[in-house]
Amino acid sequence: MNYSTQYIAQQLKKSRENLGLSQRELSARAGVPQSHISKIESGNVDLRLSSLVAIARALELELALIPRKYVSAVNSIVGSAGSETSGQPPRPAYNLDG
Amino acid sequence: MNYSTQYIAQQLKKSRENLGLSQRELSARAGVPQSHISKIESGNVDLRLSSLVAIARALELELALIPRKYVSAVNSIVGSAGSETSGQPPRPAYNLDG
DNA sequence: CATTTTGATGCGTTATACCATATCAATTAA
DNA sequence: TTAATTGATATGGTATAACGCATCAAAATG
Repeated sequence: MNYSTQYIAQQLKKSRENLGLSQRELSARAGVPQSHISKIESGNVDLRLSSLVAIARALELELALIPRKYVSAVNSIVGSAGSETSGQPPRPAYNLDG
Repeated sequence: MNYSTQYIAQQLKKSRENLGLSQRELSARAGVPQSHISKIESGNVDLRLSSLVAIARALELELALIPRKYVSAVNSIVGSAGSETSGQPPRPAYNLDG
């Protein structure tokens, strides 16, 4: 819906894809129905904190409240790279078939 | 209710107090009724993402999803000190009248 | 003291997240 | 081609967040 909730939704989707999980696999891990995950990722659901935490945890993510003055510092650590652990080998961002 | 949602609630409360805001002042800033803020801070409400973001923003906080392997690094930056900017001068944690 | 501010609580209503379940088109695998 | 798998979507029911509004006791303030 609004700006930053959309952003959160996209982060969840990216993280799931980086882990090579299907929505149904994530559903099983997080205990949230696949249909709901779909809605959440598409960004038109104002999900509850419990759902957010459950899904985040299943994606090896932790929810945090960062004082605004530290956000850039935190970003430089996290590198806006969404947890590229395990799962399918992460494809490179470039493409040799130019 | 559960563990980490309780923690979020406490963070919000601490941040508000550190800024020297009353629940009603925060209510005006965040556009969330005082009665609801009270419930949220007491930890027995599973609030929605939009509410969380609205309140966090009014407290100079930003919501973030941190990959688990980076949480300790992030914590060492933020220092688990909840944004002690502006507002009433922060009282010292000690007390000279022993 | 009297007054104001503060956080907590209650109630009735509305909006909507959440669930189970099912279906479907498009993709991917056999 | 046939058979999974995947993401999106629909329906109907339940749970509950969120609202406005009011009230209250305790604490702070004058």
